[in-house]
Amino acid sequence: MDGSLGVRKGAWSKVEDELLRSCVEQYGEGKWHLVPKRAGLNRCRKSCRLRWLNYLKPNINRGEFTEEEVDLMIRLHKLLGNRWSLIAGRLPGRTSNDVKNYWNTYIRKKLPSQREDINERPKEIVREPSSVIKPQPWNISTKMPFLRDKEDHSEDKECITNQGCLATASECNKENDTSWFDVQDWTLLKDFNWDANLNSLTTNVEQFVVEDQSWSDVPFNINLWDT
DNA sequence: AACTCGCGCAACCGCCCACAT
DNA sequence: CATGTGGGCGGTTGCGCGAGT
Repeated sequence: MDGSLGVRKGAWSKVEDELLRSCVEQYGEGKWHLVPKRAGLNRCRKSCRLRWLNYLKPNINRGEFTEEEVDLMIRLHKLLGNRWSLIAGRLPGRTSNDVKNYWNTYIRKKLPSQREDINERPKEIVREPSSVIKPQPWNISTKMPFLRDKEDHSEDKECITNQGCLATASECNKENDTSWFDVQDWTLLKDFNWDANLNSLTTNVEQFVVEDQSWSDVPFNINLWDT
């Protein structure tokens, strides 16, 4: 992969970190295939990207997870399943890798129902179609007709991972941008009239069908606060 | 002090998707 | 439409380290 013959693997040295950091600061994130050459690193693009996103990126919170974060993580996992990047997007400063590791290390052991599953049916824990919202619809949210009057956010595909904002991270303004819905306040999700908005769809309808489910089948009205 | 064991986390791997050509 | 490429993601691995014996 990546034509990575002879590419260095394993732990990153401080020198490599500095090279990568200065490269990203100079050229910005993205164009990861160019980063190894630009930075003078004998690493593959994916390794560079991962090191930056999970370790070197500013604002990463490497402290212990707070109770609030853990609580939110559990609720998000119930809603999204193993969509670690989406979950991490709701936890400021946390990376998908951190969330994934924390879940696998601590939470999975603590949840009694899942502990039973681990012994008997480990693969089924997060794959229950009736309780997990698949991610696909979220990714095309910016194409929804009721968002058409918004600016073109097409360059910010992962915007949904940024605090639930459907606008570009740099452009969004929570107070003014109606494309916001605060996932942290689940009542908004619950009360959002999905059917009404979906009825207005005229394009890309097929993209809303996920594993024989339509948007109306997606259980946004589930009571996330039940345990 | 030496060894074993278990845990946590950083990093890799393989796959998928979007987009350009 | 088919193919190639880059970006991104989730699953998994394995190293390093601390605790226990």
